[in-house]
Amino acid sequence: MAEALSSSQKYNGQVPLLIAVDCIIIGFQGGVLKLLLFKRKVAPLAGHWSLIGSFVRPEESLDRAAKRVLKESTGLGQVFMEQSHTYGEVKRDPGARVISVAYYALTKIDDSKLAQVQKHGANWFDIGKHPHLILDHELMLQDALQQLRNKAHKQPIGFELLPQSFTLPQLQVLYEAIYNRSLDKRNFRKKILAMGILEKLEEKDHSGSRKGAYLYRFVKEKYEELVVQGFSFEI
Amino acid sequence: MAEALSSSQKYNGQVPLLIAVDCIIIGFQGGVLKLLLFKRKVAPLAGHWSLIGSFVRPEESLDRAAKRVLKESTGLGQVFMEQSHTYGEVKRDPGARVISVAYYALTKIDDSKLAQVQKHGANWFDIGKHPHLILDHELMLQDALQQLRNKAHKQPIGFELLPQSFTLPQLQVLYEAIYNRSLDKRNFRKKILAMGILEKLEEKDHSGSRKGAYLYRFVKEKYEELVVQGFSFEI
DNA sequence: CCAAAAGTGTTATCGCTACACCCATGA
DNA sequence: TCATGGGTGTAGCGATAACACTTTTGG
Repeated sequence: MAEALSSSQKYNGQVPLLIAVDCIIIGFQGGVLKLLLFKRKVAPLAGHWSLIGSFVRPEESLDRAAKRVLKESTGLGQVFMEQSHTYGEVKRDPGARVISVAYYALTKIDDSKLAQVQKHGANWFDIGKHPHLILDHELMLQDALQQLRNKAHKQPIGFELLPQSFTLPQLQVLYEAIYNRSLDKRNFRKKILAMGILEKLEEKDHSGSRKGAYLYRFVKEKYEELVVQGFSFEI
Repeated sequence: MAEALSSSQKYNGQVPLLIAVDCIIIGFQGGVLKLLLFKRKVAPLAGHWSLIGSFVRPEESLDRAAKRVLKESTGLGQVFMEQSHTYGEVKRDPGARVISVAYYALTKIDDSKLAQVQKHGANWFDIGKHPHLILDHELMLQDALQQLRNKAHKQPIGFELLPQSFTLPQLQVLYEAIYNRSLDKRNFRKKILAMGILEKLEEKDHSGSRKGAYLYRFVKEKYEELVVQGFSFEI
């Protein structure tokens, strides 16, 4: 972008390339991380399971393109989304030279939105039991998962995957799924509660046991207040 | 990349965009981190200090483009280089809509190569005292530095910035520069030596003191052997 | 002989890990 | 009443952080 300039308002003689965004949409249900996949509608590789993506339009930023793709394909609006990595091997797409910027999104899996999602030919799959992905999408997924692990460790993004109120056992199972290892129940509770960023509610959730587990809520305001005071989340 | 497909071998109707790579080239000398900047030769913003970059060519991957830029501008070949982030705001470049993939590189600052670098109108600046950068290059720099801090903490990439043999005081000053805080000398030595990835040489370096400090060498083979055994670097 | 940086150990504290039993409840 | 998952505390250990003096040697 520096040396290659030619005239004052145009970078003449440079070859533009197709650029796309692809979204790794991650959810959590039944104790496992899930991945939202779409049946590709067009050649090459039509009919295969794929991440959802789109070409970037001239008048939209990358972030905006990613949000648009998510919105169009799932109806999801306000979700956590972050750029992951950009894939630029020359032959990565047999259809053409396409550079793809991957984004990963974390979302609550909402049964009410399931119908809409399925209308788009999409389905949630357990990560690890998902079908073979086209192109370099498996690599994109693995990179995004690694990034999720790193990020979840130091920032409270796990809550993006849970409903607004959740139980501590649910939260623990989520982190166990993210890190792919089991955690000690007492240590986990101790640590997360000691942070003082959860509010205990009156109600219990009885879906997981006869006894029922208390519901909690992540208090974002409290978290942000603590961060200002030098607190850092870590789990 | 999924929905937008049109025909079997072409993604017709899609608008290609200019895509560039920009390199954040970082060195270390005199106890401070340095940044290699170039005088931009062409409009818009000709004559301003800038990261070095280039448009990506149709037949080269992103990684290859970044390596080419580094090689052409500095003669540097085998250096540590990693993709950082992709910048895609519509108006980020007043010359045209250009998407830029940033890479950061870590290199030893070699006086013998200084002349070559300066022929390209480049100069090393102390990070923090560097001139104002064009476009979103300052953001690119800050993002790259953050990434460097994160990475240096968990992987032995600091050695990329030092000559093959170095003293422990030098190494400590480097980490102090990266983390931007001072470290305890005894704790630092204890920790780094306990890892068993440094080899103590016979010679001393007398450039920093009358007494002289022993030179050490990073033994990459030893490090890799330990990693296999589950060891993880952390400083 | 002195200035200036290199080199060296010990102690207190904190955080992490490991670990087992009682509780509440719906069927 | 019993099976199932929810909820609770403590002790040991290892890692980290704090801290001050001796050594070397060129000028």
